Amino acid sequence: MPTGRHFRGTHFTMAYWLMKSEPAEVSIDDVLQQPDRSIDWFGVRNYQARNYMMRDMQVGDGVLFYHSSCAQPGIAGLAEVARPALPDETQFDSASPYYDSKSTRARPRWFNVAVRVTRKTRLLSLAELRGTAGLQDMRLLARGNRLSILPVTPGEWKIILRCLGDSSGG
DNA sequence: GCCAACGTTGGC
DNA sequence: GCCAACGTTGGC
Repeated sequence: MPTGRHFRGTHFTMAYWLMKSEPAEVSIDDVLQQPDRSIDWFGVRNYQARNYMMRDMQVGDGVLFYHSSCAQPGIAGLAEVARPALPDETQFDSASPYYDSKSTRARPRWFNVAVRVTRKTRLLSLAELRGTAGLQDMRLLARGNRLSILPVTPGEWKIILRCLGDSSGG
């Protein structure tokens, strides 16, 4: 059973994720300027995060686009998984900071999905997330968390959409 | 398989 | 720049 995904009748519900990007490298505005408002989520070099992309994410899953390592860390917009995982091209590029000499085309180590931004939102800051009732158990807020891709529960997703002014609840 | 050393993350 | 937390590496 994939993480965060549950059977309901004969259908799987959507799963939800939070994905961190450093805006100095790729901001939500950068993605909005891409063709189709989507980008390959390159550069992940952590096996747990990779496995979420390879095994658990499905096209259409909801994504919270999070700005990290910056002056205003927080959720910058909403996005969705736009294609299944494929090998991360940067691992083969010796000029890239993400180059991995142990990867080969025949046996790639790193995979990524593509992510399409669906809505830029106000910045929902880390501090505000910490102060929001119902989000106490968010993985993002757990002490010592460093993973760049984290599952989000349907309940957390709904609360966050409400904070962002969408009463449809997703 | 253990575990110390080392590197990275990321908020502050 | 600091530093807590955690993942990875590599000797044994």
